[in-house]
Amino acid sequence: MAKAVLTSKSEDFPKWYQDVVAKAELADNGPVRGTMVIRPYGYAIWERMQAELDRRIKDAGAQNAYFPLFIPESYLKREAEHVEGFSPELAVVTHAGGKQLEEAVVVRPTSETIINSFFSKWVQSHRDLPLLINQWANVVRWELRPRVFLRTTEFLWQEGHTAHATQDDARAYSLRILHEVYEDFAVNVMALPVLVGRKTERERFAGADATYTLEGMMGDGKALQMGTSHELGQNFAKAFDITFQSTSGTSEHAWQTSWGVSTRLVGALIMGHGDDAGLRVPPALAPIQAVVVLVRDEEGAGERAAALAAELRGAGIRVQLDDRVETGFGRRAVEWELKGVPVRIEVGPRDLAAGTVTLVRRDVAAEKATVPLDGLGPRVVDVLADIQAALFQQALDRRESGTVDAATIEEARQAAQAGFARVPWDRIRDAEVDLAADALTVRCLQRADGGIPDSSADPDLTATVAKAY
RNA sequence: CGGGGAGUGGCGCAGUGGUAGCGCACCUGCUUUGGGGGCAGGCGGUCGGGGGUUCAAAUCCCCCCUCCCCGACCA
Repeated sequence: MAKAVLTSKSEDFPKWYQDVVAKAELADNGPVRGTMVIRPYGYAIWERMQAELDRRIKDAGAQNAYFPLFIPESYLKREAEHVEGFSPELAVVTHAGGKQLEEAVVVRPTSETIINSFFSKWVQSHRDLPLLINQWANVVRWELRPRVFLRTTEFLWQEGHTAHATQDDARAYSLRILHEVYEDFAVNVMALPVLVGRKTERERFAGADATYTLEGMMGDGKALQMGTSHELGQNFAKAFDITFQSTSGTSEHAWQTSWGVSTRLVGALIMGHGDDAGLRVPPALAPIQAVVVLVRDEEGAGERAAALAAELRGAGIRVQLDDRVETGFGRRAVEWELKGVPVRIEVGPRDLAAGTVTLVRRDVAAEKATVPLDGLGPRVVDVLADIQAALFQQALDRRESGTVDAATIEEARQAAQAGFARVPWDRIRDAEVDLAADALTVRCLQRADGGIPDSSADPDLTATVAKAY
């Protein structure tokens, strides 16, 4: 086993998180409070997230486009609730080109306003609908309490914005994105179970009629909102005059959605799967799925290791060859563990003489297996699938053992100190503000069958209460 | 913005008024390589910033800034 190279999770979870970020070389803090530098390995993980999400977004029919970083301040003010929600965290540019600007511009905190001002131009007829647009961009929200990846002043995300002819169509699309893009990605790529539900009025997005959410449980029992999808109703359509002529010739306001996930997901990855040896990246997400570590370059081991890496690549595996034999073996082993590479294959003269390699899985504590060289490609493919399933199961077990059914607000308060409390919504709906005094929030509302409520006023809903990031 | 902690080399820390140090990392060489190896020799710091007290300040005083933890706002 490696010597303790990180603060342990149980000893000091926030410190452990920062240690992982630093030692896995994911990110550094930027010079301006709340900003971060995403380092190559951290960015490679984000690029994998982007690729998987982008494919699903396009499968859902949306097209990518790009809108400006700078938004006229007046645009924000057009939707009353929206501006009220965002004005505390706006970065406003008042001077540029050496002069004071006549109208200040804000750095986008989200792009509803500027995108909808163009939707207003582009949407004339019901034939222009649905209009399904996605943007990959950076946004800025001046945060009071930043934490790398989880809450940074500037972050990267995708934001989808759509316009539909009917409320039903808009609602169906926001739920489609929630399930087919976000939930599918969380479960099948990130290997993280998520509670999918509806936000309470208090937690709803500023300017939305309804906000849907995915909530994950992190390693310390706290909740993390991993993505949101909003039904915007006609709020922005009215504020930005997005109207279309219907089949019957009447003029109607469009119905809209918006939805996003961000670099916060990298934080979810760390806190959802990490252990005392560092990060653990699920194979479906991992930029490096297997690393071939050359122990010593003797008796042709170097060539064999390179050939093996090529063979594994041929089997469709994302492979890196580590032949830095001038660096001690232990150091390199620790490095790959910190970075959470799912499978490590150690190759040295001793193995090759026996026609084997040493295979180490990252999902179980330092357990080595000696496996034959022959058929290694298919074998690693199988192991990767096993690891993907095992990581999901571990995360699911942790969430289930950390979730308690509570009958009263007091029980909920107790249970939510270190996990999730599921409590009948009727028992606590009037006490949401009181919970906030204990740093507890209602993360989401779900129907008894786990489905998504049509309204927070529906009967027999279950509220999940937890501390949250 | 409230409460708490901390800023000294890349990282982690010691240093209560008198020549800025240690561990790790880094560089060079040799040796080693199957879990952060060993030996030897090196590089690297306006002690967060500004002002003040003093013969003399990392150290005492004042102001400011930043970071971390616990809250209020939030993806």
